[in-house]
Amino acid sequence: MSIMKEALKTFEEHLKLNKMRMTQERRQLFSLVMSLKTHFNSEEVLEKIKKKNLQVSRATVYRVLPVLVKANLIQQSLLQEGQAHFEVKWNKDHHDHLICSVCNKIIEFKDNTIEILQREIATKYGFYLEDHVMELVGKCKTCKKN
Amino acid sequence: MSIMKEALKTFEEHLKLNKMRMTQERRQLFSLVMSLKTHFNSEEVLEKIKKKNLQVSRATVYRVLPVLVKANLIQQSLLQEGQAHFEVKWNKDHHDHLICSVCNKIIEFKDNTIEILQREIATKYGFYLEDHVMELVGKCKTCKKN
DNA sequence: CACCTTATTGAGACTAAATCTCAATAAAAA
DNA sequence: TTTTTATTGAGATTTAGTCTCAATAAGGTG
Ligand SMILES: [Zn+2]
Ligand SMILES: [Zn+2]
Ligand SMILES: [Zn+2]
Ligand SMILES: [Zn+2]
Repeated sequence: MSIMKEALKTFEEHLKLNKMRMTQERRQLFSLVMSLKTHFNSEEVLEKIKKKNLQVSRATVYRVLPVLVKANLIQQSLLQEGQAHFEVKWNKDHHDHLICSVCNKIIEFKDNTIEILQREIATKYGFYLEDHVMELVGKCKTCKKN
Repeated sequence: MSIMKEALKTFEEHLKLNKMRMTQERRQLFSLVMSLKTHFNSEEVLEKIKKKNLQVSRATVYRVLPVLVKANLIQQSLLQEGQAHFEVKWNKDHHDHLICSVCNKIIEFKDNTIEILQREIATKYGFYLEDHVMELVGKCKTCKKN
């Protein structure tokens, strides 16, 4: 079976499992999105829909992309979650974050081995490294129990 | 010299260096923000301003926070940059990203050692790890030259 | 197939975060 | 003190995304 048919089957099974229906709009979004070779955002999907004269509304795009994420067919970058957020840097060492997906608790940590590996990766690809984000998301000790 | 005075001096030097002026509003924001012990966002700063009856407008808050970032006094999480962004996951292995801050080129990579270390960190803090972001930001080979 | 229940859709109103506009103000240099 | 020009605040605007609700259409059942 072709990769695309398998993916479609996954989608259909996910829908059935969640008492959701396969619609024209979802089929069209599936085909369009799964054919994309690069990163994309919702507005770009919307533009492609208009270029191809497909009949799918903005609201539906914003509704279906999260379904494709849940079905494990696409992934959403964790970058861009809520509003811009800051912390004082002055006089503080660099650190990265563990974030609880339930209670939003933030734990700061630093792992020197990872920091070194990150620099090696940048070098390997010819990048001059300016900054990085590393955020580990999961359930904290407390929220894991419930 | 106290830590705060040093930080203030850094701020003042940054302003002078960029032909910017020290104002009442900037002084007040500096004090308020530098005293924060945790993560915060722009609206929270605005609320604190109102509670303290300080005279600083929303527009100014949104204008000054990036100045403090440029002066290296606070840092902005790279999480939350522009609009939500996706990529096809089906049939693709997990990977992380190198992003060029000039031309926005995205290079995908995976480092197994880092992946393992991330799981160890989660375990150490009692987290059940669900996901992670690691984005290395810098200047790519091409943009480095210019 | 025809019927019925209910999930889904689209248009446009709405929201939240952030940015922009522009006249009035106030640093700070002369 | 005068002059120059960076900065400010109020509110309009933009952008990304969500919500509402009547109309539609899946798809299960007989
Ligand atoms: Zn780090
Ligand atoms: Zn938690
Ligand atoms: Zn990874
Ligand atoms: Zn580049």
